[in-house]
Amino acid sequence: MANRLRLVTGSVADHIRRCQACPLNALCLDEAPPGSLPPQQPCLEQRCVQLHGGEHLFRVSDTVDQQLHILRKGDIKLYQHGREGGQHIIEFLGPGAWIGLESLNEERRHAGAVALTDCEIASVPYAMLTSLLDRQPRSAEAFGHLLSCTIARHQQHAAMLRSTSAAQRVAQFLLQRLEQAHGYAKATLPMSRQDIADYLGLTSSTVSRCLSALRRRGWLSMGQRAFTLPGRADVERVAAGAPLALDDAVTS
Amino acid sequence: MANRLRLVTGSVADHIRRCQACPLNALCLDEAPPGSLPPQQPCLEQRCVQLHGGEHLFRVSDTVDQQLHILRKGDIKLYQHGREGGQHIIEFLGPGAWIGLESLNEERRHAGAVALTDCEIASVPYAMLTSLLDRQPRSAEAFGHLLSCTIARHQQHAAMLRSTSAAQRVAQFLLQRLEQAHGYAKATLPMSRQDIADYLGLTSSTVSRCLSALRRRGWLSMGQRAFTLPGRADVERVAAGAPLALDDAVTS
DNA sequence: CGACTTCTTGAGGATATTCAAGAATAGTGG
DNA sequence: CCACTATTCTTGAATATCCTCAAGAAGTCG
Repeated sequence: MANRLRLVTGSVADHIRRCQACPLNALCLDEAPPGSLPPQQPCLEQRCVQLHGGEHLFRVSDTVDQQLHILRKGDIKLYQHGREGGQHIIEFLGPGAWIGLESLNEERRHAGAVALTDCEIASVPYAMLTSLLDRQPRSAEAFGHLLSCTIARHQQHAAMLRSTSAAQRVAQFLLQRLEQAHGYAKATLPMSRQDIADYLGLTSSTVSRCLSALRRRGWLSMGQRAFTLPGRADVERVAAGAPLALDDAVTS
Repeated sequence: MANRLRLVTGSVADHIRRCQACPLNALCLDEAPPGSLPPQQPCLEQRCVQLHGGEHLFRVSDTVDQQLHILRKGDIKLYQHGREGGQHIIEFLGPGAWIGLESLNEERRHAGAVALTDCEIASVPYAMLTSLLDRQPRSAEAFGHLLSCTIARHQQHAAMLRSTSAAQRVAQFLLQRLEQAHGYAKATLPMSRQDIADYLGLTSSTVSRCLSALRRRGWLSMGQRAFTLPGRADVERVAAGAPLALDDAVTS
């Protein structure tokens, strides 16, 4: 088994054509001749799992099943058991995200993964991935980059948790959601308030209060699940530390 | 440049003899015949850096210098700039820790590294490491494990930041320090109270108060830099969420 | 030994939590 | 399609916790 990963020094070029249907399309970096169409047939067979909202992909202490997963549709939350029964949310994952990077060399999962909405998940056995990484050095670069980004995301999360103000954390969370739905002005909140609270180190009451305060000011507009930020500049000010009275009436 | 990393599925055996003087001794996993002495001469030339307390190994936005570092002696803190001038401590690193894993595929550092005490740091160029990883599949396994552990450590840190009570966080921090000085009942606090506070998302005043409260109860004994936990069981209870009055006199 | 920084501790005030009850939503079965 | 139940969400008031500001103590370094 020649499963190897390239240790990369530079950044990854992303001007390369990718096959659309491939679960590894973020990694499968065969250079196509300029002007040609991307290959239509996937270079790897695609094994998909369907998950309904509330179902587990895996649980804490499950044995790792020698596969990585890629979220094609839907939303997943990664969690750990906190003390006192509560659960700590590690991360919310959306379409395109990789699942299982944190358990690469572990025997058992130290996190659980639950579907928040109906999901479509592509599974890639380690063996398949590593053979790709062997064939294509650029893919290996991209994979290394993926691991680095995961660490960076955790550091960003930690920074959010240290923001003293609750309003600050909630504002940062909303902006993060928007950013992940890149380019769009609209993002979704498929998770419960309790989940958001566990993610931000707050209580669901406080999250609710902060959201209400932003709504009262007209800076946040929420539908059933989706939201937009009409006052994005203001929300960014709050995220940067501007004070936000929670139980106050609108003044300006 | 054939720099590759083995993607590993199992756990890493650690019954293997290692050469003592090698900066890569945690990775250099040549199997020695049972009963033979570990090789005395390092398999890689060793370039060491000496750092005095307060000196930087690298700063935020420095270009990554194509090297990894291994802390042989001393303590280092990894930090990022927070908003409003404060700095967020990412991690405290002690002897044996690897530095720079988070910047593997980055052009510029997104964290700074400062010596807390006088340090001795071994530097390993990527090229040297990767040639080792090519030669020894077991080393590549170990390296993959290292990356996985880094992610796990960040998740643990995030869990600590979500602990609601200040006393809880401080207690967890003390226990973590003890654990890292594995086996010993004594650990050190080479960092300032402000650093601890930035690491835990508190203020230095609160950290001080919590430490005083633990000392008053006789559960914590502090010298200049080192400390022990005579009431370790009690401290563990606090870390798990047991209440701890900060400004209270000792009752029991 | 003296100047500097860091640490400790106090009092007051701001902020998030707790507890609780009512409103909105989702899910179920008729 | 609608009613009914269960869950989640919002909001209020009171409390506890942590932060701010500040001054004195202890430690560090030349």
